[in-house]
This record gives sequence, C-alpha cells and structure tokens, in this order.
Amino acid sequence: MAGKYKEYKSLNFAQIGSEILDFWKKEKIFEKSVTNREGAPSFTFYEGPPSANGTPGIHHVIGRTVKDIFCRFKTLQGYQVKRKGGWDTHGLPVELQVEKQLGITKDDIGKKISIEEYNQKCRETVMMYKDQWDDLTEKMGYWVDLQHPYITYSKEYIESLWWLLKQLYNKKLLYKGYSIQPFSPAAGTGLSSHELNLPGCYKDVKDTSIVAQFNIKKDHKSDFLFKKANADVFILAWTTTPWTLPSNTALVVGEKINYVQVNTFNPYTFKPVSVVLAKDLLGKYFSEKNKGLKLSEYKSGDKAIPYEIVQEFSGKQLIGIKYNQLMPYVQPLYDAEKAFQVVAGDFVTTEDGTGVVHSSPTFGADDFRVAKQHGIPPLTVRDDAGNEIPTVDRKGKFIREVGAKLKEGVAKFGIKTHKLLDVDDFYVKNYTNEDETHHDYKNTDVIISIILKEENKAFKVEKYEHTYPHCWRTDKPVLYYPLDSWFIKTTALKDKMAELNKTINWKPESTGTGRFGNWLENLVDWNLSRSRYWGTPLPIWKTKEGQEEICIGSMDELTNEVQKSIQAGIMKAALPPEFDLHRPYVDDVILVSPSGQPMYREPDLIDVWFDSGAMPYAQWHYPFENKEVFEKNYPADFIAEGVDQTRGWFFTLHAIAVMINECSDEIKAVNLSNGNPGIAFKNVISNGLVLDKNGNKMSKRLGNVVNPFETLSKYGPDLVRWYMMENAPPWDNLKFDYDGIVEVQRRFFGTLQNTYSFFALYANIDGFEKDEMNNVPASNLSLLDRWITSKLQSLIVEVTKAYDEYEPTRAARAIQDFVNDHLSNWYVRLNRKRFWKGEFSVDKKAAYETLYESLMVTAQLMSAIAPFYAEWLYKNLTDNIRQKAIANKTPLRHESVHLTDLVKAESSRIDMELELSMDYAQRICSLVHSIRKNSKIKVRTPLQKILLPVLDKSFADRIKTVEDIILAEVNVKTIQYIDDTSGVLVKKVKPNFPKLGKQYGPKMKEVSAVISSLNKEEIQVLEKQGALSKSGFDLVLEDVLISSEDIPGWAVASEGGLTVALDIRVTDELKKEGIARDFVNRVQNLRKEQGLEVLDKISIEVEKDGEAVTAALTEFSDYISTETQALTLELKDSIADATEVDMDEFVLKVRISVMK
RNA sequence: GGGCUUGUAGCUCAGGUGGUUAGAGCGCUACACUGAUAAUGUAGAGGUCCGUGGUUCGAGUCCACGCAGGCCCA
Repeated sequence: MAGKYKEYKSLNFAQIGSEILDFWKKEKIFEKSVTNREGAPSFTFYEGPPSANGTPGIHHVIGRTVKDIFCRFKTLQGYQVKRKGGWDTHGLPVELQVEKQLGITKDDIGKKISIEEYNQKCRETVMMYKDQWDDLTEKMGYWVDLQHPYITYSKEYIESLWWLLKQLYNKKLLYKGYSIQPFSPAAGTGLSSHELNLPGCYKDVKDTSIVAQFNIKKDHKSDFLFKKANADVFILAWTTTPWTLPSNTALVVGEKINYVQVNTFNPYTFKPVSVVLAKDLLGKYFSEKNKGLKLSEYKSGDKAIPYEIVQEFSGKQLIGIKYNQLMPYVQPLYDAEKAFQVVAGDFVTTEDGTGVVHSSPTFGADDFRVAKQHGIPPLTVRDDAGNEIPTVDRKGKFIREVGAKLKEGVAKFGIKTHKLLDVDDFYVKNYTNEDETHHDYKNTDVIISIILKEENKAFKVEKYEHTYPHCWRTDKPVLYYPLDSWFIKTTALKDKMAELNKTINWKPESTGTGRFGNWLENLVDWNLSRSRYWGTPLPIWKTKEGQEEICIGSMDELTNEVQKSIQAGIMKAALPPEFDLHRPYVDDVILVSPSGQPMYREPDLIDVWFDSGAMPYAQWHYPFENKEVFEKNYPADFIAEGVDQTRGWFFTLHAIAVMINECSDEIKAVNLSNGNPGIAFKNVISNGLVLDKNGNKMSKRLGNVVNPFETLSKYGPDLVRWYMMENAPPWDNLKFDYDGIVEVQRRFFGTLQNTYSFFALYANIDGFEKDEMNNVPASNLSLLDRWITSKLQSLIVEVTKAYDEYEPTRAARAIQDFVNDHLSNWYVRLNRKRFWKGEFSVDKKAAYETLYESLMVTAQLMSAIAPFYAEWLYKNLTDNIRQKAIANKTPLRHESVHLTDLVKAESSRIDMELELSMDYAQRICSLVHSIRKNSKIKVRTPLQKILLPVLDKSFADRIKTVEDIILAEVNVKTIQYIDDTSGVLVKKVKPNFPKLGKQYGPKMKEVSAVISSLNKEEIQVLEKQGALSKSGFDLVLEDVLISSEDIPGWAVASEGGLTVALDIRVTDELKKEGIARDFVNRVQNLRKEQGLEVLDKISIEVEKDGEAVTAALTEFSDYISTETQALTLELKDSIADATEVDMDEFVLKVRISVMK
C-alpha cells in the first residue's frame, strides 16, 4: 500500500493556513500556476494599486478575496492569469504624512526644507507600511506578483504617463483653462480643500445679503407670466455675496421646485412689481397679516404691502426664460446670446433665499459647472496682454470698468463714504484694512445694495449671518476665484464614454448604469492640475509670455530638447543618466523655443488619479518596453475595487482608455486586433463596505475596528474568506460578525471535514486507494452513486456559471448546499453501511470512488474561495498516489489543486430524472418522519406501509426508483400507491391563478368560487374529458391544480403538493422487530462503552425476560448477531456481572465479552 | 440638496416576468437518532415583508410620496 489517507483528531484552520503557505512558498506554487499556463489564452486582471502609507484593514481582505477568486478560478479553467502588483505612491496623503512627521506645513517647503529634501522624505515614507501589506497579502492567500510590482513614482512609470499626456496634447485634448478654486487675495495664493478644513477657517460672519430683482424679457417662453402681471415681471434671486452680481450671467432654478408669481410693490421704491419665487419661501417675504390688503388701495410709502398670488408653476416652466442684465457694467466676451437666461440646476434648494440662485460663473464652483453644462458664458474681459480675466482681480478688487460704474452710482445717488472712492478702490472685501468703525464706512456690498435699491432692482436687503471660509494665513475672507489649471477635455468624448460604458459588465449593474452612468452624463472636463510637490510633473514647458509651448512625451525627447537648449546657451549640461523626473530637478530644466526663447516648465503636478488610471500602459512601461505583453493583456477581463472607486479609479481607467483609443494609432491598432471597442476593463466588481456587526462604520473613535491580522490568525484565512463571500454578495455592505465566521466553520467546513474523516477512516481500513487508471465502470454504480454523481456534475455546471457571471456568493452557496444537504446528510448517511460492512467488493469500491470524486471536485470548486483548505483536502486525497499519477500522466499528477485543470462536467452523467426522484424521496422521508414524530413512534420501530396518493403515472414511476431508499430511511415495509381506483383517494382542485388571471381578470373571484365548489364527480369529468362547463364558465384541465385530499382514518402529512399517509398500527411482529433493533442499539452502546474496536467479535448473554423479548431475540438472532458482530447470542436464566440496559419499556440484563 | 443603494423571523440572508399558507440557515425549546458522535433528524415558538397612498380581481413583488441606514458628490 502506497500510503494511508491522513486522519485528524482535530482541525485548526489557522494552522492549515500556515502549513499550506509554507508549502506554496517552498514549491513556488503561485509562480508555477502562471508559468504552467504558458501559451494558454490569457485572462487579464488589473490590480488597482493601494497606497502603502496607511495600514491595511479588514475591508482590504474582502476586496482582495474578490480579486483572488476569479484569478484562481480562471487559472483552474486553463487560462494564464498574470497579475502584477502595484503601489500608488504619489499624492496629498503622502505629503501630509511627511509634514506631520517633520512638524512642518506647506509654507515651510522651500524655506525650512528644500523641495529636494521634502520629496526625498516622501519617497521614503510612501512605502512605510509595505511590510504589513505584503504580510496581509500573503497570509490571506491573495496571489499577486509582489516581486515585480509597478510603482507609480518610478521613472519608467512617469515616462509612460508623459507619453499618454502627449498623445492627448497632440489631439488638443489637454488644454489650459481655469476652474473655480478657493483663493486668498490677501495671501495671493490658492488654497487646497485640505487647507480650508483646518480648524478655525470657517467663521460666522455678518454679510449684506440682497434679494435682487431680475427683469424678465417678454417672449413666447415667458408670456404666461405677463398674462397675469400688473407691472414688470421679475425673478427674485438671493445672494450673500452682492459683489458677484455685476458678473451674473444666469439664474438657476430647481426643475421640481414649485414657484409662484406674486403681484405686489417694491418695498423701497413702492413701484408695482410682479415677482417670481419658490412657493415654499413665500412666507419669508410676504406677511400673512397683509393678505387681506387690496393692491388697488396701496399708496406709496405704506409699510404694509399688499400682495396677490396670481399663479403657480414648476421650475421646469421657467427654464429658457431670458432677462435683462442686472448690472450692465461689462458685457460677456463671447456667447452673449446665451447669457442672462434661466437654467436648471440640481443644487437649488428652498431652505433659504427665494428658490432661485443667481449664478456668476467666475466666482462659484456650482455656477461654473452649471454654466459649462448649458453653454452660458462667464463675465470676463481682456487684460492688456490679451488674457481673459474676471471682473475682480487677484488683489480682490473690481477691475476699472466696474469700478468706474460703481463710482458713478456713488455720485449719482449721493452715497456717503468714509473716503473718496476712485475706480481702483472697490475691493470686494476689506482687504486694505479700512477703518470699519468710521461712521460713513460702507463696504462694496453695501454700496451695491444702495444702488440696486435706488434702481428698483432690490427687493430685500438685510444683514445675514452665515459661516464663510477664511484664509488660515491672513484671516481674511477667501474668494472662490477662477485659477489657471490644465484640463483633459473629457467632455469631448463624453458620449463615447457613456456608449462604451454600456459594453462593460458591472457588478452590481446599478453601479454601472446609475452611479457611473449618471456621472458620465454630467461629466465636466478633468482638472488635472495640482499645486503640490510630490507627484508626476506636468511635462509642459512654456515661454514667459506663454506664446510658445512644448509637451514632452518621452525621455529621448527631453534629452533632445535639452541638447537644443544647451546649444542655445540656456542650459549648461546634459541630463545625467539617472535623472529624476520629480521636482525640483525637472523644474531646473529650461528648454528653448523655436524662436529662441527660454521655456519653463508649468509648475503643476498632475492629479494622482491619472497615475492609477494609466496603469494598464504604465505598468509595462508601454510603449517603450513590453509591447507584446501589453498587447496580450489589454484590456482587462476583470477588475475589482470598492464602490468608492467609481469616480476614482474606475473612471480614470475608463476615461484614459476611451481617449487614448482616439488619440493613439498604436493603441487603436492594439484594440482593433483584440476586438476591443476602446475600454480598459470588461468586467468589474465594485464591492461594498465592511461595517461592524451592528451596521456601524468602523472607526478608531468607536473602537469597533476589526484587525485583519488578528482575525486571520485566529480563524485562518479560509473561514474569513468563505464567510465574506457566502454571507452576502460582495457588493452589499458586510456586517462583519465573528459569530458568522464560527457558523461557517461549524456548518460548512465542519461538515466537509467530517465527510473527509469518514472517508479516510474506512478507506484506510479497507485499504482503498484511488487508481485513476482503473475505475469501477458506470454500470456497477448504485443508484445513490449515480445520484450524487449527477448532483456533482450539476454542481460543476452551476458553480462554473456563477463564477463566469461574477457571482461568487452563488458559487459558495451552491458548493455549501451540495456538501451539507446532499453529500453529507444524504449520500454518506444513507451509504454508511456500504462502507463498513462486508468485504472489499466492487460495490464498495464504487462507493469509495464516488465519495472520493465528490470530495476531490469539491476541493477544486472551492479552491478559488478557500484556497488553503481546498489545497489541504486535495493533498490529503492525492499525495499518496502522486508518483503513480506522474508516471501515468493522469489528472492528479499535480502537487497542488491550484495547478490542476477543473474537471469538466459530463452531461452523460447528469440524470435529471434521478435528481428529481431523489428530491421526492427526501421530501417523503421528511413527511414520514414528521408523522412518526406526531404519533410518537420512534424510527427503530418498523411500520407496515406508507400510502402515497398518485396523481399521475410518471410520479409513481419516479418514486418506485427510489422506493428502497425511502423504506430503509424511515423503517417502513412497503409503499402502497393509491390512485382513483383505490376508492381511498379523494382529489381536490385549486384555481390555477397565474393562468386564470390572464383569461378572466376582474371575474377572478367568481371563477375561483366555481372551482372551489366542484364536487368529486365534476372533478372526474374535468380530468377525464379535459373540460367542464359550470355556472357559465368553460373550464379546462389547465385551469386547475389537482392535489390529494387528506385520507380519512390515516395519519397524514402534506407539504408543497405532496401528501403522504402512514400506517401507524404496530403489530406484534413489528413490535418484536423493533425490540430486536433496540437491542442491537443497546449492544452497540455497550461495545462502545467497553472500548471495543470496530473489528472485535463478541459473545452476548441475555437474561430471560418475558415472552415478547424472548421471542424477539430468538426470531431475530441472526440479524442481531450480524449487526453487532456477535458470534454467539445466548438467553440465560441468570447472568453474573450483567449490565442493566434500559429498553424504554423494560430493563434487560446483558453481558458482552470479546471473543478471541 | 443631488445620484445610487439597502430595509423580509431575535441574527444573517433567499424570495425571474404580480397569483392566494412568505422560505432557508443560525439561535431558542422539546423530542428522536446513534459504527461520521464537538456529527445528525424531526417538531414547536418566532413576520403590521420600513410606512402611507395608488394601480390591479389579486402587491413582499409594480408606481408615487415619505421614514431610516449606507456610499459617492455638492
């Protein structure tokens, strides 16, 4: 014998984890799983790079389990799955961590610390927790190439990024524009969102707020407003920043908000006006107590102003309406015909103001975005150099054109100010430290409101307290201000992106169509610029005046340009070979323009999301190296990350892929040959969050954070992985509960382990050894063997389908149901005797082989989710025949389950009829058990018969094939099939609602009443002739569902259309047999108590006790002897040292002894 | 505020296209079984299917409006 199957007293899943891990490492199984498939079709997976400057958490375990599952399964299916690890190394989090470590701020960079030192520190810090990450990756069994990862800060990676950017640049998809960002005029610098979140930045301040009147132009769209108006019609819009009113170019309403038109009077000029505002905000401006006042009776100057609501309508009706510019000081530079109209925006609320938002595209991010979407121009002018600038300069002061108009207004309306204000004195906030305590001091907002009041353009002016951000350096108010930025023109390919998105298989679908799809529809250009230090530099050089520029797309190109620069006498020396592309070195490179001017690099870095989104190309240093590898692995078949990556990595991958397909002929050719319409990934799973067991977010503050390392080492990786996949689909949030892991262990792994132990125990006793070359022919398999084999084949089909459809939960549950319900609780339980009884026959061999195959295939199917235990199981099943398998080149020659080829389902071995029959058998047994239970008759007492109502012949035929199994399982002698001829069966009918509903609809109640009223004869007619007319309804057989009535006088149970009756009369004969079986049970218990081996033979002595017992033991003595391995069974008058055994109804004295 | 999403037994989850007794596992209780025994079977208790309206002969399922949680974005 080559070797026994290993038997285990107890099982430690964590220990299995570490043992298998050692095996994998020692034998390089992961490496082999990739190299083994050389030449096979490739399945491409892209690893989204984590950042190693934070520690990994439990949520990384679920994300990486999802990734790992499909890579492993595809390998099992025969694909080659290369998976390169990667690290995200740039960006703000790294910078912040360094600043925290060094105790510095951004301001100190270039002063206390050089950019060079700072970036060096970033480079060191970024891999701070790499060891922990690698450790987690390994321990949880996530197979990814950690030896050759891509690193986003590497020179090669950056070169690929530059190449990509240059492709975009060449097609004019990379351009310089502006975006609205927080800006501090006092400090003269932009602020990051992080800086705005510093404590104390948001302060409560009192500002002048204005509800301004925007005068509507009459046209076909606005006509409905003029029909009800008594005067000019105005839309009311509220602002807390009156200084933005001169640059207003649009009004924004909510499409779903309800608005009203009100005829009333202006409270400052007392002129009649007709105003439009949100219905919900009416009460803010019109007092209920003035409701009764008549408009006709109003006299100028009256404090109580009458009003009349003349109509109500939705915001939708206001869209497209034009109005006269409120403060016509400066005209738009372009698209003037689009300016000054009403548009819809999703950010409009009815919490404050008027339900209408005044929009100034140059000074508000929302405003800017909405204006872009609707093609509304900003209000800008050209400066002396010809650049487009907003109406407020970088010092926070109105430009002269506006200043001049304001100065006129001050003079015209005689506004008193603390000093003479000239055209250059109108600062929008007090940035010049004017004396605010001066009694005539008026800030610009106040001056604007006075002018508007005088001009009948202000409906209400009041001080308003709100929180407003301030610059942490200067303590002065921040402005939202247009700042230069480089953009990728994603809007140019917006439709293409949306269209191609439809070719991507999203799990769950809603993330793709909803979250991602909607996001694409509302796409704005991608702001690429970051004013930082540690990141990929923008490869664009410009002359001082900005007339000439160049975008560099490779190291060669840069070297070349530097050479030119040296020749022009600008640069002194060529770049060293190890030249670092980061700041500050790259900033020292000064190139020369065609006209001989020096060109300086644009100081921006690019958004780190571009780094990660470019990984399909940059991970291979494409197109400078590895072209073939890239071509073979583009696009990805599969990616997976958290749902929070939807607008992050998922977007940048998609956006870059779609754009580069348009920009690069090379990529286009690759896509063409790969049949790729231009996407970066075909299938994507976006997994949910991991919450604590109560559904709360994990946080350090709440102290409910689950440590992944502790969890893995306590339960072992497989239990954790299985639990995460089996419990709920990964895209649902997971309520992480240790109890769930314990349950998985007991319910699934425990059962599977028991099944293996059972196999090993008896296989070793019988000396069974798997022989791949010599299997029992199918014709020698028992019914149950064929059944579980069929189930197993069906399982392969089902699990393969689930994995192919990226449904890991369905796969896990199917495997689990197979093992628990079918393999363990039915096949093994019903077959136990076959394994321990008798000689090593063909039938016994068939049983071993069937169970063996079930376990082996289970190991394969589960190996993607629980790779360690599956490996362990596989090795226990196959290690002893490895050498033979290698010699014979049979499937089990592989040392690891992860190197095997998945067994293919054979349809010839699937027997759906049998599966169906067995399903009936299981259900009938359950019903009989339930009757026994209710009648208090234990299973050891045999019963005479089961009555089974038969409604159609095929049902009876099915049951007959599994009759023996049912009878043995529930200890009953026969099944009697009863049909119409028996006279016992009473049929009843029920309406077949789905069918009838379509036909009768509203008459449903009548029909079902008629059907319920059918008597026995009528049912018979319907059944025989297939049709019946009653009460005006023509019924056919398909209109009803026939089932069996309870059988009078019998113990009956029914469930799901299946009815079973049981003869519960216990005859003397049955009673005796029951006693014999009880006796066997007691003897077995004694054997066990006395610690006998399974193979020990015994002799039994029993003290005589009444007729019934004597008769039972005599009559069934052969049976008893066989069951208990007794050589003799003697009835004696008295026995010394006898054990008293309780037989429920009486006590027997028994002695057993071992026979040598 | 917007987009997406979740809400079914004490807990974790199933419940194509609407069809009349809403299921499983765990947990709990009781009984049984016993050559897998730290396993197994059966039964019992446990539900306003988040709420309110609507469509329909019929709604856990479809629609509308809410409520509560989550994510992303403002």
